[in-house]
Amino acid sequence: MKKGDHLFLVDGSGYIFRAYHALPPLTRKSDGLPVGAVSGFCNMLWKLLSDARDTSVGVTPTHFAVIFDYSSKTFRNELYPEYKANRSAPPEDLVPQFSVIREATRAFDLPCIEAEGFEADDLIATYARLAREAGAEVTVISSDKDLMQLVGPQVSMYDSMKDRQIGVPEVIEKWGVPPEKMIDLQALTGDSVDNVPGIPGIGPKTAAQLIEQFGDLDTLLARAGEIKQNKRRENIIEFADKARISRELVRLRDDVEVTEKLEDLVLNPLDGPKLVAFLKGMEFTSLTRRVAEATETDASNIDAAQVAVDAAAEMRGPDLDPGQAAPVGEIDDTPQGLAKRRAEAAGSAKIDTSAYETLSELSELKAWCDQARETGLVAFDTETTSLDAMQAELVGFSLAIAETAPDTGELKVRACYAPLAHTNGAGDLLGGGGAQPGQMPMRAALDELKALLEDPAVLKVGQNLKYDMLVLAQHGITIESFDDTMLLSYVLEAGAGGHGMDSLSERWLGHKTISYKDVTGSGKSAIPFAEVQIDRATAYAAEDADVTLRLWHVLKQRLVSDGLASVYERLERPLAPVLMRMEGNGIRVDRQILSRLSGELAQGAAALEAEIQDLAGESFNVGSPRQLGEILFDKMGLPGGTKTKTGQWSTTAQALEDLAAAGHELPRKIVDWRQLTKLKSTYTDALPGFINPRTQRVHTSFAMAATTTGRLSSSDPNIQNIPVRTAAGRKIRTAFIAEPGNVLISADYSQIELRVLAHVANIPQLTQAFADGVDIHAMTASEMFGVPVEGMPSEVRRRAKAINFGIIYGISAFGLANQLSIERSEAGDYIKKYFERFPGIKDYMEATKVEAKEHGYVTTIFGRRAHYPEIRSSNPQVRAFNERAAINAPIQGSAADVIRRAMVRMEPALEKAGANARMLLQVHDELIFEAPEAEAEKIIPLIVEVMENAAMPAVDMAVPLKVDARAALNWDEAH
DNA sequence: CCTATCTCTTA
DNA sequence: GTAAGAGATAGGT
Repeated sequence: MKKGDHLFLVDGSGYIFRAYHALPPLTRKSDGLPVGAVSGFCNMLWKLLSDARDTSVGVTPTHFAVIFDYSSKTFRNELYPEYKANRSAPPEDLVPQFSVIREATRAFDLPCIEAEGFEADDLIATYARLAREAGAEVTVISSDKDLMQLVGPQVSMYDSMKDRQIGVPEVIEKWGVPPEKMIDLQALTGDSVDNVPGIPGIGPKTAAQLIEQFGDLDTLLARAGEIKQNKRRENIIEFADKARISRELVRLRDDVEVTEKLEDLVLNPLDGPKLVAFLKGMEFTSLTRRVAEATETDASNIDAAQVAVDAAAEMRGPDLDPGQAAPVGEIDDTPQGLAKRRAEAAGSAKIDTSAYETLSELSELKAWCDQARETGLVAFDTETTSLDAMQAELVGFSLAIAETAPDTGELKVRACYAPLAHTNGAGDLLGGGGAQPGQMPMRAALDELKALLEDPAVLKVGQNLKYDMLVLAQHGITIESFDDTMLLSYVLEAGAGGHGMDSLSERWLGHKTISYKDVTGSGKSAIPFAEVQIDRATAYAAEDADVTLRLWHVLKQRLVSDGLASVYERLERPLAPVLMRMEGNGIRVDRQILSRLSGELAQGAAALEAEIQDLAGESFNVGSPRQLGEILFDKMGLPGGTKTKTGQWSTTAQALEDLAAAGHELPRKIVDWRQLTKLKSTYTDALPGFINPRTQRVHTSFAMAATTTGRLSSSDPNIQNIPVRTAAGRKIRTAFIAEPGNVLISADYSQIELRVLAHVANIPQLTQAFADGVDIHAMTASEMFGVPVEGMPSEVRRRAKAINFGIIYGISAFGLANQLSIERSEAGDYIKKYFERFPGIKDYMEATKVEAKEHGYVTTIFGRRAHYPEIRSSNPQVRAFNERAAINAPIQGSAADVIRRAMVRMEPALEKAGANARMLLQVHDELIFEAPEAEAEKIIPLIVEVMENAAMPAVDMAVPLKVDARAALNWDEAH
């Protein structure tokens, strides 16, 4: 090697983990071998090599090597046994891919280097030194901060995912210190991932500032006494040795004895046939094609290489049907093959946020809309002033169109942003608030947009379109024909990760989107989106439409290949406009009632607080569990205290009730005080703030993709946890009222989850009991304890009820014992007895666990999936928790599906009956309506009928569904 | 100002 | 024992 040469060193182990996490899990080839990470690795390597060989880019490697970790045991473990001790084992489906990835590297004809006792980073450091000494340039392909210490005049890094060069200035910009100080910086901060201790309380910012101040770690440790901040000084003195050990852990060894010489790393021309054979063997159809083209190899004449057949057999999933896969080497046109190619193509696409168009003339917008009509598919996103759709003002909108949508290969996406109401910041002395130039008139633009959005022949794609629909509804625009990428992702992978656009983009496209905070700032210095400069807004907004369109291509195909289209089309997509209207309707809340209640609660709490301080003998913050625990258990010495996992005294309501039962006065008063202050702060004080000034009503927001089971959630405000159990709490419900001349109707399913359980587990006694309409808990008690239902003591029924709920929750002796305040052994006996009386339940639970472990998900009676990626965890606690959740999900989720079906059918049913009733709220098993008083009697039976028949015809349940409904002037009396 | 912890409300 | 959202405190940034 000589001056002018250029060595590329790829951090292979880093590549593997990036590839694994960037790509959808459970990608397997037809024989069952998981290959997600291999595929990602090959794509990344191929892209790197093609870019690097492209002489126009400027950097051309003459030498090249891929470096891997040898094993987890290295010399660092002798320095510090805890090093990387917190690392969990790599995911099961990744393990068999390690050896395949080394095969892949060899197939690319690249040196594949590792050394016992050393990490890849040490080898990289060693080769970098050798090359440097020979006068050559070095590029390290990695973004790992541990390697940044190597950066210097001849050595730089390259982050291939972000297409970013990392040199000395970039290191300083990111970490605040030059590369040669990175070791000292890391010694101070430590690294929780690798279990490098560092000094507690010192993060990157503080560390950089200290190094700036003292020059280096040794000087800092020697002069630590000069540091002003007490805690910081003490920590640095106390943990100085830890910092010194940390420095040795992060310092890379550049003197490893290497077997391959620099000369062995010369980059040879690619061996096309060899690589194509390997890729064919892996069934990477689209990469095979690209490589074959680039190397002018005739792929059809090359046999697929046999790779790692043993590992494949070992990891073969029982749920896979190899018969469905296409023969190796042919284009796989099954939905599965298509979905996979779409995902691969999307994952390697490059997104250029500087290529977007800003629309300032109406004619430009018209041209885009015409183009969209021609393609029949357009991604759409609005930009507004608020997250609250009911108060949001439209600021602009973005569109994205795919020029061509080929089944394979790259997607050519064009995207644009139409600013409508961008203003200059109000901080301007000369008035401010004026419109930014280059925007078309709002009215005319919206007319054009309306024509497009309401055209049923054009499919609109959005992310969380319920929000956009509600904003646009204020402008008289209704979206016809749409798909929602958030809902697609939710149907495909509920429980397997987030469904926000940022995480979807990273997961499926390997692309990190511009964050909203980057554009508007955050916290106090945040500016409204309307004040963002238009060019900056274009990059952000158009990217959202671009990404949404790419996601749609991947996810929609997966939906079909996974057989989930009907869940999406029946339970998910049609519910979005229904919820949009419910949110828009809102509910009337009586300010006076809440204000009066607040006053009463304040008085009650103040009186109790005085008594509490008196009994405690000192004044303290009653709302602080920590201070309270110290008073009760340290100062007063009350017995029976338990600690929370962080070592604090536990002061839960249950613990305080126990103390009260033992005759102590103070704990009782604390419980009462907590109830009053909770009601006041969370409900009576907070709810008036949610009354919309325009509508004078409260508009909650329903999240469609928030839970693993398929339930909705509600926020801002949450109307699904309004108190009902206590008399004091129920007063809050009296503030939820109907408009004059109207009534509220509450309709709720009776025991829906137990009915679902009876159906899915097929329990004869339960189905019979529900058919007969008997008291289900009393029946259970009678079966279990042999007590006749007539004259049954309430305590016996209470226990049976707790057990029934426990079953739904995936029962454990520990939990049941807690619930009933009995010994764990006694709870265990109850469970045993229950399973003896209802053996079908036990069978159901076991079968559900097996199903969850096999597939990684469980299914509701309507086909919705709930994923539990941690169900195979080696940690028994984590595993048990996931098992209980998996047992609960089909029950809770099927019930959630039932009410979703009812909600989708409710509006047409009401309309057909000529009713003016409006659906306002959903509380898991309850629907709240508002209707003219005169109409109530007529529509209650209709509502009940729609709800009771909601499972039909998809599922004919073995148990009837029962709904109770009632009308009143407020929610408390209607319920 | 942001985040983690604890507690409490619902189905 | 399941599923959520939210408020107050405490501790560090």
